Amino acid sequence: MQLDERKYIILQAIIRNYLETGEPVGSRTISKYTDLNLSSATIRNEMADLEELGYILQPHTSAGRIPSDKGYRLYVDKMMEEKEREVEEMKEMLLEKEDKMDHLLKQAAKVLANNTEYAAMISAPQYHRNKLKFIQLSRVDARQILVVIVVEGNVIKNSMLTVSEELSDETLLKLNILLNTHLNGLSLEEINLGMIAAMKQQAGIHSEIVAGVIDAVAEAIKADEDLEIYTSGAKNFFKYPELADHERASELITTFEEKQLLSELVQDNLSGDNNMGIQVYIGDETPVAGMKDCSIVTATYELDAGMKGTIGIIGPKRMDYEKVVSNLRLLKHQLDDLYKK
Amino acid sequence: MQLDERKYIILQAIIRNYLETGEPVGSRTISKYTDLNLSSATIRNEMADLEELGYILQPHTSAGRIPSDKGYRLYVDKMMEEKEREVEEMKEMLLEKEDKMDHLLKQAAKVLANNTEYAAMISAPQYHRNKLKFIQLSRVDARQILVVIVVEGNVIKNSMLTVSEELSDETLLKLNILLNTHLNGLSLEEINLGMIAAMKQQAGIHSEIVAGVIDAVAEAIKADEDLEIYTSGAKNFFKYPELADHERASELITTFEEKQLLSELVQDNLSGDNNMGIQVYIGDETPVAGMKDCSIVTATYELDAGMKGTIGIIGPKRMDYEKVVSNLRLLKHQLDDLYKK
DNA sequence: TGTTAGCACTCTAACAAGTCGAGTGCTAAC
DNA sequence: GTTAGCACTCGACTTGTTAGAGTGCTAACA
Repeated sequence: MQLDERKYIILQAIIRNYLETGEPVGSRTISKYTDLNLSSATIRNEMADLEELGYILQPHTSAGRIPSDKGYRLYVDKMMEEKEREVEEMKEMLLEKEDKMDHLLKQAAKVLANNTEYAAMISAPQYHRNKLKFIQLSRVDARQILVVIVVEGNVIKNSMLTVSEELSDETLLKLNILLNTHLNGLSLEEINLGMIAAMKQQAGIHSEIVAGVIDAVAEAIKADEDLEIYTSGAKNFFKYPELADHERASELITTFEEKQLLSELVQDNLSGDNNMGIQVYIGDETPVAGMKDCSIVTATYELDAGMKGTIGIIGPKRMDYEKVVSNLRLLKHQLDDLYKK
Repeated sequence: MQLDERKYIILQAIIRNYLETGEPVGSRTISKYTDLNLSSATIRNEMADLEELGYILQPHTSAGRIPSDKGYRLYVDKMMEEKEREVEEMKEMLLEKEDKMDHLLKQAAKVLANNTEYAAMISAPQYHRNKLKFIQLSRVDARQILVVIVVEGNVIKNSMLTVSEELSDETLLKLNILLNTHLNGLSLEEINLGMIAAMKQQAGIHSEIVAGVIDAVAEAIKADEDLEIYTSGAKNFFKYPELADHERASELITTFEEKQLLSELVQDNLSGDNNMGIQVYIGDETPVAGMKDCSIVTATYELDAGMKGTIGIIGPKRMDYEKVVSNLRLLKHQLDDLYKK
């Protein structure tokens, strides 16, 4: 059996209707809803076929049909038309450029959640070609050295080092020069054992400090471990009965709270190449365990060269994909543009 | 009517029983539960009195009694005996000293939530007599100056300053000395306009930079605005039917997610003097709107001199106060001790 | 006067039975 | 290939019934 033109139209009508109402769709509804001028009986026959083909299913006999995951997939891939509405509101809200990154991202998540009425997440941008730009040692106390590390993109990391011997200003200056000459402009991969050995040798009796600094640098550059994820709109799960029973809600809320569990989304998104950076996961497709009953839509944004992050919307499978995609796309562009200026 | 000895014992038995079972307590249960050797009929008379006095109430006629807020309050103030159990588990979990503060706190919240089966929050410590310890300007790019500020307690803040003129090493050194001589050891209140003017004058044509640094310092010292709060165990709300209906759960989850809404707790706790730093809010007493159906127990911890934070547990009014208090007290002491070593 | 047994009463939770309506699948006619 | 018609199914809702827990009140008792 084939998915001919008419079946396609009927399927589309079923999905559209279900997305709007959230109720199983009956044959009579479709008979009126479409321009096909077919009786409900004919529609019923077609629906039986569509069910056999796996695009729709019946929650129980004598109920209407709802889309299956396969049906949603077809809808998202082929049937969806993007909407250009609901755009103004967001523009205003985000245009004020927050000076603190975390505030900006929290704000973005909130706006997205409020706008779409689904749950939203956003990951802080991660660097992917982290290079050292600048290292500085300063004495704070007699035995405490402050290590300041600046990496590409002007991200600053600090670390406090306690040393066993008191260091003179002169020694400190020498160490500063030593470290900067050897390490500036290098990425983590490029710093090898030979180089470290050479530096330790040149540092002589202060090799202990060099080792400490190297540790701090390693810590600072590898950002992956400390992936920051901001979320908003957890309460929206309650708006959709199919997600709101205790068990499911509890699982969703937990996953959403333990933000680390969402990192799969970020990994997945940053690596894959896809349609303009928008990725749709339906039901079982999602990489996040505990969200099998949801759909997730993600987008990748890029604040500055190489600084990529992920935005995501999590909602029921019957989410308004068109609205979600256009919202995500808009936010993505706003973020992309924000720091280009 | 007075709350005599017998009424007191009966009330205590009612509350104890209700905390254990979560079910309204009937007269027959109490008749067997206590050593008073009274018939259920007598208990019924006493219960009617206790109801009149406002300590207990009936969900509906022909149901048993449950404690009122006033009843809980009496219980917490007078009847409760602290338990010393459930202590070992936690000791192990926290003893490994995390080097990163935020990890430590997240971990603490998680342990607390798991241990108690209620929702937990913890606020990052706030400084209350923030003094400058060290300032350093470094040139990163031709026109970019990195400002590193170390305040008491070795908290480090950074700020990037873009300048309109290129600065020589010598100028930078001079500015460093100027800033440190004037500002070290001072708190925000002690830095006044006169001092700033004097510094600007000494800086001559570089007064613009001094102004920028002062801004950065002000930003770094006032920590209040950016109160960090970590939460865990939101799913535990679902374990208690009286909190788990859609409306209430949705409200609780929202409040818990918008951590700013919990800051009332922190304010309240840090200012008040109270029983060993443990504070119990029952029902309507809570300062957090949207948690009127809960009880909240908080404690204040002090990491280092002046670095105070708040730990809190949020659960149903029929929470196991004894367990919660001993858990909080334990964690408080662990945190208090942690950085003393 | 305080305590208790007894009893009628109330209210909820749980179950069973019945009804309604939406929607289906199938068949026969067009 | 399409449609009208019809018997059937199933969930949602309503109603009635019952069982059980618990109460308040009264009258008797120590």
